[in-house]
Amino acid sequence: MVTVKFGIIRIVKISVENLVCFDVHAASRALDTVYRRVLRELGLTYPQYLVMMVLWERGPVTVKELGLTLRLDSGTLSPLLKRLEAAGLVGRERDVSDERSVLVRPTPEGVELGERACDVPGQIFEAAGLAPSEALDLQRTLRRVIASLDESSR
Amino acid sequence: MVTVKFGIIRIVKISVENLVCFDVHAASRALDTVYRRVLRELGLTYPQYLVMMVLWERGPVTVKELGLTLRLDSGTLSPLLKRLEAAGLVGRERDVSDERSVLVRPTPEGVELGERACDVPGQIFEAAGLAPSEALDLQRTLRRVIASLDESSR
DNA sequence: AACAACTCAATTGTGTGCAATTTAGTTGGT
DNA sequence: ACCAACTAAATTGCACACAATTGAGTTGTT
Repeated sequence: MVTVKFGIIRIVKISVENLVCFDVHAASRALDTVYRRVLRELGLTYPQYLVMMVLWERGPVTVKELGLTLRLDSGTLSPLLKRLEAAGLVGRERDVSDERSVLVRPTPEGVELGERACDVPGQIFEAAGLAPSEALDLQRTLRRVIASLDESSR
Repeated sequence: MVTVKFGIIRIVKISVENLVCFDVHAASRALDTVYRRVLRELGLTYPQYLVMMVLWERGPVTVKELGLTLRLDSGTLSPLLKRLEAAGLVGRERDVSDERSVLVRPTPEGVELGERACDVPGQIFEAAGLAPSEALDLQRTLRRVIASLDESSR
């Protein structure tokens, strides 16, 4: 047990495993492992799958919009998109109306992959073993945490 | 919205932002950002902080034990420990009773750092903005999810 | 029209994270 | 005692993730 100060007053002892953040981190990695197995046959990583989901849903989007949606910056997205492009799943071209922006669009192969990927969310959901209402609760809580963390690092 | 199959029967439409796993992933990264700010003055990254917490709590441990506690493998821990060693915070030596194992122990500087780090969990907890009971609920849920995911990837 | 301030992507550098392999050391069965 | 099976760490290779910087393009103000 490690001695820890909470606020000004309370002194408690805590161990690594009791940090909520540790479980968030561990859950994220455990999800990643399951995704890796499920996405293996599609040839996608989890972040690549998230990008493709945005494209399947919205069609062509800018890198900027991808970043806002997925909370990722260009340092992550640029090389990731380069790999998706090399895999023949997306195309990239400068936006003619604003040459700073790059439009990312799914290729026909990319669209076709979306049809083969339609049972991925179900498989993950099943592996997570949560009832739908529990999943909703979890999601609500996490979103509040994210908003609060964002606020504190503004 | 992307069409998705859940189980055999139900067909629903879902968008990226509605995947619980997306929020888990996003929360993990948001936590990382706040940790980065808080740990900056201590010169630690979040995973390095987790390792140091185990050492502050238990004293010398093997790499194996670190890995089991933090759910990390040697591929992650070896270079991380090398950096902690280079920073003068830990020492590494072969276990004399089993030359395969490596014992990691905090140096005096490492121990001293632990005293300066005692308000980190409180700062993170506050930034997350959860009531203690909510944090406990979240933790319980996440642990069930982790166990279920582990089970499914066995 | 000029130019400073801003915006968007890409790049660079560092640090995880994990699969797969390698190397060194241990153990159990014969 | 031997050797196969096992175990622990380290290494290799790949893919995020983000801070900081760079370079190209746009906008607003004067």
